[in-house]
Amino acid sequence: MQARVVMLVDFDYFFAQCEELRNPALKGKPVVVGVYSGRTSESGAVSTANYVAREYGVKSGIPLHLAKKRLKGTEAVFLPVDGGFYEQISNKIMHALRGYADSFEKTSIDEAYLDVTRKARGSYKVARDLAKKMKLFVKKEFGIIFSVGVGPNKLVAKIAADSQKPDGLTVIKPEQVESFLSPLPVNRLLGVGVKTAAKLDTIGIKTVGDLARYDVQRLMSVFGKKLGVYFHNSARGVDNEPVQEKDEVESISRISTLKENTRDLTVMLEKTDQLIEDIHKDVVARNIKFKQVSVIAIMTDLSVRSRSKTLETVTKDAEVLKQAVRELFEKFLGESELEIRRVGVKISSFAKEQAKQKRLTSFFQGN
DNA sequence: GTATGCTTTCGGC
DNA sequence: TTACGGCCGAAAGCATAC
Repeated sequence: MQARVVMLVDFDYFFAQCEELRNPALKGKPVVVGVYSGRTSESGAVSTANYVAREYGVKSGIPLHLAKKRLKGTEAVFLPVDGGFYEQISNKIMHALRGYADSFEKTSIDEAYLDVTRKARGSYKVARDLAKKMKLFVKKEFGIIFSVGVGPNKLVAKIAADSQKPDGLTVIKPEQVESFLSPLPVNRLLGVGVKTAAKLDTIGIKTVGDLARYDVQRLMSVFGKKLGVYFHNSARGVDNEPVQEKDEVESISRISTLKENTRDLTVMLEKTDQLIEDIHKDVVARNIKFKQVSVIAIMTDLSVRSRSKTLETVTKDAEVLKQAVRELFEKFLGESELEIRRVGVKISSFAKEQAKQKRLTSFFQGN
């Protein structure tokens, strides 16, 4: 099989970079883009911060209050997330990037894989030049910088991109894969979380190199055949996952912070009705049906709980969704004592709406 | 014994 | 002194099927 050349493009500190683009006077100052929950004027969390802000220990996920404290005395600028604006910019850049690839796979608003095997004629030198060209073009045309990882597959490209940013370009040729991956901790591999890393640790495996050298039969006896083989391959930088457009998202969710903590079902359902309306718009726009419904509750102590149910049949009906959400929260309230701070609704297990029998029946069905 | 599917939790950004 | 979003896919844990 022909060796592939795969790139991972990752837009640097994307939301904050978009804000710098809109207002260049922000450059050089700490920029913090946050989600304001509306509870108090400053209640919320950091979504993204630029690298100036990161110098002060301000990063994704920390409370806005804490960010403000860490940036006291600086010219820091705090801005609310403007998702629509970032999406417009992302869409334009993604469209441009597609042109550089044989096949393209957008994985999020700020990340995409490009298979450039043919465009680079299988050469890593050509691929590097292509990446440089891409970076220059996007910077000139859209004013946005990003980091690129190049490797023989998605796994290596992703880890390469992470290893140098912002504005990085890291190329790992096939013959460099082993020495590149070998010293990294095992949790850098996709599929290795905290639990798996701990389990690997008990058999003396800490680095990707340790894992690569471990006997595959033993690995299979510990993790089962499928996972064992998967880990064995990953550690050796072997990954045959194709770069291909994903047709649809796997889940759609909305979550929101309540004005006050509560255990009052009516209050919670009032909020989830708004979320459901929003989700339903998305369902109609995407022309999909869903089979799985989940509710999410974030408790006073910020712990996260969820409950879900699988419907008898797929549906696109908002009323069915409302009823399922009511049932799930009723059940949940019976199982826990803490007050609830935030509530969320999620749908998943999608099926495409059949294009067939499109005419009279669906037209007159009313939904 | 392993695969598969469902449910809940975790973690990155 | 504390402070705390929204969204997604991955990971983990378990039950059941094969």
